[in-house]
Amino acid sequence: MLEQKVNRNSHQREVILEELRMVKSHPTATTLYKLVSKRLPKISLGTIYRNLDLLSKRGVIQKLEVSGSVARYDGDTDKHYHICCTNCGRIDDIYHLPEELINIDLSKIEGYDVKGYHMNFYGICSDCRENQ
Amino acid sequence: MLEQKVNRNSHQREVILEELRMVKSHPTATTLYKLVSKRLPKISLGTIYRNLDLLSKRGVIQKLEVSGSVARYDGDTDKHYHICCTNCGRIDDIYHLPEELINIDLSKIEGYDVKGYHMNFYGICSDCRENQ
DNA sequence: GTCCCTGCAAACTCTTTGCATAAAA
DNA sequence: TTTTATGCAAAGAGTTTGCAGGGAC
Repeated sequence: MLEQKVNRNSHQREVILEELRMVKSHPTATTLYKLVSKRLPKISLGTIYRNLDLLSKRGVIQKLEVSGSVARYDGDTDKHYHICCTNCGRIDDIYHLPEELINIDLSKIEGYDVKGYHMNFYGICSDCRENQ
Repeated sequence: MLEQKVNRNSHQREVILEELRMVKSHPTATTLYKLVSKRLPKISLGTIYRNLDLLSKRGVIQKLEVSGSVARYDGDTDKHYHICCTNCGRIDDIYHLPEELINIDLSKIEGYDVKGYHMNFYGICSDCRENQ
């Protein structure tokens, strides 16, 4: 995972990146704002959004390509998939997937110059299965 | 494709459904609102949203599971995939996909009771390739 | 007549942006 | 000193909702 240099090394940006990398929960901007606020009580939501945008555009972090009204972010840029619990909304990582998925022949889709695909799984997480 | 009965047969709902089924463009609520307005000039956006929500909850139409800030709807509920042009934003249907994709072994994802997955392709459409 | 649905407008949520100030280099 | 980034607050976009009146059955 190569680290790209960002323009200026603001303290806020460092803390945002640290906190995002510290959690495995693919937080929303607001959730991350609450986490960061514990260390930087004066930070604003706007700064969170501006930095998440900047960092994801530079490939330092990842903005998840999932449907839904709220954007979610991931500090892990290694290739992996996500699975979302349709009951509680939590999102977990999937690192290992059946091999055949990785080698899809994208040339067969007519008209388009296909660049790639986004794939997300959904189901019921173990916590939700137990609590009912 | 079984048609489910909806509560009351309002004229607005019928027209919304007709117009949605008439286009292949996976419109947003606002786009559909403009289409429907030609036939029902007094209809409101709220009615569009309420009916799209009702119809998709009943499986009569489909709310697309694509990332992005605007919801898109599809009058075709047959199993198919979508490909989105990253340049102009248009969304096209994909009906034929390599066979191996259809038979993914979902049991291998730990912890979850996996119900399914959403998959969306992206690339450059032929129109955009020509116009540059 | 009953109850669902509509049009309208206001409210809400998430995100972006303008501006004056503060911080990095 | 120069330029970028921040905090704040207001604005924007998309969507939802409360309410009174209208339409389906």
